[in-house]
Amino acid sequence: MVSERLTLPMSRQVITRFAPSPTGYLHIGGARTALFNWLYARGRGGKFLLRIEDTDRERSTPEATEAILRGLKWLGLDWDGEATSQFARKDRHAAVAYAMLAKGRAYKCFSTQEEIEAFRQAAEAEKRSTLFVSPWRDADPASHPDRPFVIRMKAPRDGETVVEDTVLGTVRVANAQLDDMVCLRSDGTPTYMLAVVVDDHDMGVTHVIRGNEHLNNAARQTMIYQAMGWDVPVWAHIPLINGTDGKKLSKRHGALGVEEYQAMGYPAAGMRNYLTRLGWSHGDDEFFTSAQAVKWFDLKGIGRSPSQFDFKKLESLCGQHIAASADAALLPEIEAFLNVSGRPALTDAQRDLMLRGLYCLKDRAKIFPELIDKAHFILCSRPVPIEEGAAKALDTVSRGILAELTPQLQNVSWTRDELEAAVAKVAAAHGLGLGKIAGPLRAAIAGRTVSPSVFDMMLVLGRNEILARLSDVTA
RNA sequence: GGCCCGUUCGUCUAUCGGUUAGGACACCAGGUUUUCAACCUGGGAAGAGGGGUUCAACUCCCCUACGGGCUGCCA
Repeated sequence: MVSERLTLPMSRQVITRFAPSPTGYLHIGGARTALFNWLYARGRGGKFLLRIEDTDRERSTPEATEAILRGLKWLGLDWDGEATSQFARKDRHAAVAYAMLAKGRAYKCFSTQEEIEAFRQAAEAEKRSTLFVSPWRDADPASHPDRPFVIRMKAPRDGETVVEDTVLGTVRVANAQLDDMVCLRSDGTPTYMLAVVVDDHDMGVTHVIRGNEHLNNAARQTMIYQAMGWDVPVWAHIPLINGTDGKKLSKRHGALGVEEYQAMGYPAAGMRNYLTRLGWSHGDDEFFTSAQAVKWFDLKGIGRSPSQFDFKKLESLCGQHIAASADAALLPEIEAFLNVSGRPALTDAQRDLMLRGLYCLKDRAKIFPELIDKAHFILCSRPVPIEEGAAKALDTVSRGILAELTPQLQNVSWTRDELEAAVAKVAAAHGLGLGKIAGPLRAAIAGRTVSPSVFDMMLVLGRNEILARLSDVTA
């Protein structure tokens, strides 16, 4: 249940954000988190911000940042303003750490890594809590040594911290379970825990929609908000996406960068639809456009349990989106796919034929490689290379019949019905069914058996091309 | 180990105490068909287990099991 106090004044604009750490590509879980934030902001006239959490200098790379931006762009998730670098704001973070120090809500801790490690080992051996208890928490500043220190939050020891989560409800965490987290490292840089809070506050973020793995962090972060006297944002922790075996996502089942999905030929619209539907629902609606998603999306529709990635369903949705796309919009997407997947680009002639053939191609393909495969009659070179199975089909009916068909085709006007009638006439003259002729005809036109209907292919290619291809075979 | 979260067909999910537990993907069977596909019809398929509360529980509470997360000077 959503508590009353989660409701913000109407006047306050919704501001959401996506805050990935640039240590790798944009994976599927991150993409969905970004999508949810985007949908929520866009559906409410709010803002969707992008912040790169690059405070971990060791692991952050500019390449990863680029990959994440490309992934978001491909998915059509546009953010407002410039993407901000968290690291660039480190002075502000440090200032807040010192402000907490001044307020008596934080303290300097001079414990070394070794001391902390020793503490933990001892604690484990004695089966005590391994949460570090710093001896410096209440130390007299006069006793402070002259050596590097970190600034730790002086977390309350008693009571509990409550996280009012829109998805999970009220979550209570005993303060005894939370330690004095480090806010400022000994090198003066902020930790994630401090930086997120400061940035979210400074950027005016009203709704924090993020992965469930941050639920416990929300309690820790709440302490910082409270120490600084800032308003706590609305939390919405969304369940994680698991792999197809229900276990953690791994390479084998979906832990790929979203760019790899593009390279595999999934259209962005289908991907968006699938990801939106994974962990969120709007009644029984399965197939919808982005506009509908923006309109329907709300936090109430988010589920509480983790979900598994299902390529079959993704494909099914993608197929529907390809079929529903306007030909003119589909063509550039196909060309982008050809490009990222390292396939040859379309020639001008092929592009023209592709545009004309899309009407009969898009209903038959779930993903782009399949569409390309079915477009073989457009893309193949002449003379048309006949594959084994197709050659067998040609042998079933003599090439003579096809030769006989050639003049017939010269006399028909190019409507589908007349084409079909002309071929049927020849078939009947030989006591054969239409199918017996259509198969070999298809082989002659496309060189293979997997293609749209012969008549569709003939309409797309045009009379001259068909006659030429037939003569290639019958010559 | 401690704490937190989760658990409806194989999968994604609907259900906000009273339903023959619905839909979609996948699967199976049949039909249609100029191949593949598409399409049409039909079918099998679920409330983790155990206790409560209630006239009534998938829905509320507790326990157990299982899965996940946090427990870092990572994010």
